[in-house]
Amino acid sequence: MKTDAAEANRPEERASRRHVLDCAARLFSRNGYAAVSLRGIAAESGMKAGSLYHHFESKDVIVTEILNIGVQLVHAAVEQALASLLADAPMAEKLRAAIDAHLRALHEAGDYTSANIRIFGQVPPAIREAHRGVRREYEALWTALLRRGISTGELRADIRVPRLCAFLLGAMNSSLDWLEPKRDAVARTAAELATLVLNGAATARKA
Amino acid sequence: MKTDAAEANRPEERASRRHVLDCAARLFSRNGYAAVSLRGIAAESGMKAGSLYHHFESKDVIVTEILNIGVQLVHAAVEQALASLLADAPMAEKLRAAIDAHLRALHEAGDYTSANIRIFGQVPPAIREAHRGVRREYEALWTALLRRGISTGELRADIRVPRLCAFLLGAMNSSLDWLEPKRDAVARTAAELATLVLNGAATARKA
DNA sequence: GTCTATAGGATGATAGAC
DNA sequence: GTCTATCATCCTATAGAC
Repeated sequence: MKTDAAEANRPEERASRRHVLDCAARLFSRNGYAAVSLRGIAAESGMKAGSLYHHFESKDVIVTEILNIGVQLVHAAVEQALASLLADAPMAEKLRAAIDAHLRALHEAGDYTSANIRIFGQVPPAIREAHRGVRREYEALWTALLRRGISTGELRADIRVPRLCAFLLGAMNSSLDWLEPKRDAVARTAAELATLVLNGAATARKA
Repeated sequence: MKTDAAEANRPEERASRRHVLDCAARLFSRNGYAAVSLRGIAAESGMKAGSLYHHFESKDVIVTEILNIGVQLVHAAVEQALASLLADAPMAEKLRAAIDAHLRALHEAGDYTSANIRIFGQVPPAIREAHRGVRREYEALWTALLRRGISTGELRADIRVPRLCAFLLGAMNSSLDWLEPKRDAVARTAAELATLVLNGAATARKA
């Protein structure tokens, strides 16, 4: 994103590069990391395997780029969803909006984000390590949201924010394995998860 | 499990088989599915690759067996944890015990269960499909527990049990990516998740 | 039951023609 | 910028000696 100006000088190479990434992201999100070969990516892009090396210097570069874009997309989506609310909107509303944006990015907004969740645990450790920074930035968005909830008194102060954040992201990301995104299933699931996280599933409050 | 009697006649072959599975499970849980080759499994087991085919007819058989054992172990652990409680114990106690048993199986009880969670999404679709039945049986344990909570009035009746089950398993299984199992971290995390699921994170109850 | 040797194929990457 | 051809390496699986 920060190198837009430099790369805009070569619009055709950018377009071609992006086309290959689009195809690769689609394959990765559907078949996982190991099942996608350079020959497969080339075929999906309408090229031969050797031609890919004019755009990317290795398979690792392709994978890393897809991982980064995937997180950046969901990051931007959640950020925008929160920005569209009033700053002092109730936590319940913010949480529902953020969860909704995350799930929507995962299930409806293209292949980069779903590819990221699917293959992150499958890529070689070196690639995973190089990508960790981008993930941490996204997690910081969530921890900031939750910490703000504590400071306004809407969330309990005894909650360990990183833990709650991990529970939330784990539950949301696992939805790739069980949620079929038809009709308003995503929105409904987001509402259910937000309610669960805020109010719990019990009928009566303990403390 | 149901073929114990038949296989007990050949204890040495069983032992050798199990030794290979132990080694393979360890490798799978640490490195993922694609990164583990038959040569690697053989080396870890103190053999050469060709020798494996005296014990297993293909790599798929090894993987399938490890997947099944992984779920059976956590299934048995959670079942036993619930059985050690009184039948009319409060839901909070049951849930905490079940979550604790699941997390403990994942982080402390060997490599089969963690291998299962790690590689399930990476194996070829045919293997995954063949393994689904075992997973469904385990999920049934959780849905039964939650449904009972609704019927006793401890859980809200408007909750969709399969969804709550998916959230829970998703959150727990994701802990492989972020929980370091030192000291009493697992027990503490189990307690936090149980509290969250029951009471939520909000300070005041909405409805 | 374990070994060596190898078949048969797929993979990531490179070289050079066009 | 794309192609063909190829290298070197890895893989699963098999065959047969010991």
